[in-house]
Amino acid sequence: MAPAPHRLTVLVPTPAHSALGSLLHYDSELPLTPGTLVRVPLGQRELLGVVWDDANEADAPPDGTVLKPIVAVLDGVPPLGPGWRRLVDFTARYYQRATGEVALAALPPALRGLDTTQLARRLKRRQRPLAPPDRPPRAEASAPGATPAQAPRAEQLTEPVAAATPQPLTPEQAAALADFESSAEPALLFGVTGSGKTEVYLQAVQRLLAREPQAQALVMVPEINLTPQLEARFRDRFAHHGPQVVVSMHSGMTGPQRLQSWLAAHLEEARIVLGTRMAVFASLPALRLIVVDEEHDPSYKQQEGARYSARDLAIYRAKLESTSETPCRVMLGSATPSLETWHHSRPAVDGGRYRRLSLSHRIGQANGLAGDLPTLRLVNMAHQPRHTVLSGPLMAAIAERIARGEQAMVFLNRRGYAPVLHCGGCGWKSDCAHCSAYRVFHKIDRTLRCHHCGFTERVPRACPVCGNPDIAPIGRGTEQIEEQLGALLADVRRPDGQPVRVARIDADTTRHKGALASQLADVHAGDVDVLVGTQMIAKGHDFRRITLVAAVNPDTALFSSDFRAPERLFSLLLQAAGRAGRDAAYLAQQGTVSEMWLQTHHKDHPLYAALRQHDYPAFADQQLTERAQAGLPPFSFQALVRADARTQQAAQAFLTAASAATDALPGAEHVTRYPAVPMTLQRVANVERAQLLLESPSRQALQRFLAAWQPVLRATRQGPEGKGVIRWAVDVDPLAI
DNA sequence: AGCACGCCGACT
DNA sequence: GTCGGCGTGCTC
Repeated sequence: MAPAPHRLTVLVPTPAHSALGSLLHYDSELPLTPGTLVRVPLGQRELLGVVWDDANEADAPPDGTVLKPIVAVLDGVPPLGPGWRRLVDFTARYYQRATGEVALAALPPALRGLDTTQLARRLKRRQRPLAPPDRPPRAEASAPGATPAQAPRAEQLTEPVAAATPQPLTPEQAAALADFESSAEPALLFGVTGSGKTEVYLQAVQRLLAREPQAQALVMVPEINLTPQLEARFRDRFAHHGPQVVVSMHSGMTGPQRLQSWLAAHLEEARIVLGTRMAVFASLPALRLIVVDEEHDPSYKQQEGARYSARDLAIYRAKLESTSETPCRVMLGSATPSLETWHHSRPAVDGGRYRRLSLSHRIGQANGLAGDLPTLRLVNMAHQPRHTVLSGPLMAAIAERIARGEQAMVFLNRRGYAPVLHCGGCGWKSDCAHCSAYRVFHKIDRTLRCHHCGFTERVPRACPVCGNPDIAPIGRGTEQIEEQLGALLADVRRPDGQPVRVARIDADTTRHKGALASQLADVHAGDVDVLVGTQMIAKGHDFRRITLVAAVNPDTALFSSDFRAPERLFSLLLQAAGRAGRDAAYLAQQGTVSEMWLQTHHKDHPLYAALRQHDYPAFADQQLTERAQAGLPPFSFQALVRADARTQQAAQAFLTAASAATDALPGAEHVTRYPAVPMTLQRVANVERAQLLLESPSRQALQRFLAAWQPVLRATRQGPEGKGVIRWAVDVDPLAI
């Protein structure tokens, strides 16, 4: 047989740290353009691969390698475009992972298993829904304002559905949008909760599609929970573009659903992709606009595999996809931007790379005075009896609200009944046998549960060490708050004379699919007077009748060793405050104002002072001053190397050995290497964890250093110092240290 | 990471 | 005698 005439460079999903690179070479009868999906043999396996741009000499196969022919070409799918390929290249390089791993993780998993004939069948089948011969048109498309079946719609209670007719923008919104479109720079839409950021996103997309009907937009949200609401709103607005205009991408979807959405975007049938962080890798050949809602949210950082920041990649991707004639714009939205983003949007500072657009007025308010936002009430817990969980003043305020038919929301970021059980006799605590953490007491099913490894046992009747029957919970969780609220409000009556109803929403009550939606519906329906929950209820959901929000124990985050803790606390509390009094008409009708209550031992803390004024800029500027003085991000760049091993000693020995051999590496003179230390949570599921921090004033120097260090780390892992190491990974721009 | 090959212990 | 444990090594 004649030798195959074409040698292809193909990207395959080789493991992250194997000696084998991910650019391999294969023979092909036909020349294939980069981006083409192929199936190739690797050892005894057959894998999905992507034809890649020609590699440089360094990536050539070793002499004497006999190239195997590719098995098949998935020619039903058009090749992935250069924008997508460059995004994958960049992600792999920046986050120190194999390119093949990044590329294949960015494709829908269902694509991996399909051969050519299966794929052809799938592609043929999906033609049908576009021209249904026997199916009536979609109900929600024909009846404006009809509610899609899946989820109760939060915003329906606060505003009529606008269908295809947008509501007029306020002057502020209109100015922000005009400013956004006047420039190609990334923009930060800094808008207080309730100021109508979503409407700005909607109209930015709308105006894009009016100018360029074939353009595509990517809209990202931090959590799956927030997609149904936003999806409904986008579908209503864009229903006239056809059934496939809006598609979703998030990990809650089944394999076939994800493939369907991916193909709709890749084949340019979908105009809008709405999704969580993974959506940043969607193939969007005509991408012209990226929106990152709640850009400060830590969920945008992937925490395993390639630890990318979808927000940062969105900025990079927009730049990649831009040409001088057709810019791809990017808008980051938040009421409490990340300090990185805030810094970049400071006009006076050298940063100044983002345009800052401000929305300072809540929609529906006569003016933008801070009085329209919830009033902050601080309860000084030093003046309360010891061990008070819910203070008298707070309970009185809640009771008063309920008596008027209003609702209250109580936050505590800790589920279960109590974080630890303790024996007063011998000092035993409910440690987890497998983790360096306590097991949490769940009273509801009488269990002790480790929230890290899942290890669960029934609560012992007596201390397992000394037999003392007097074992007591320490601290509090949402279950306990729920119980106490029930007891303290037992004598309070609603206006209809009924007793008070308390409900709890946290990861334990929403384990089943649809549970969150149905519980939220109960709150909307007024079946609940007091809602208790973790931060799950702080985000996104708008409740018309909630006029009081309380944080039971926010102080713990004030003195955390994590330098980002204040930023997160401020954001969470302001977001929580935003749940109260979203409906100005309701407040006026009730003749009341909304309130945010905090129970604290530090009522004069500057963070609470800034919160009282709803003054994020003051808080951010103060934090940035501290960060600049301490040389912390965004004034420096960080990376972590993490190691998991059987023993703490082995984990640290590996990091220390790898760190010792770095002085001569490029960039080393600009990179500070700290000693290896145990992680805060040192042991999880019997695995010991250690980490080593790198810091540099120069992103480039850190990047160069990390790239050069990679082979050293791999060699160390193979050598005697790597004994006992289970895995290691680099985390660039880590969120927690 | 898979998946081979390979060399030792207890089963129908 | 074989089935199967997981230790080492290779994959264009």
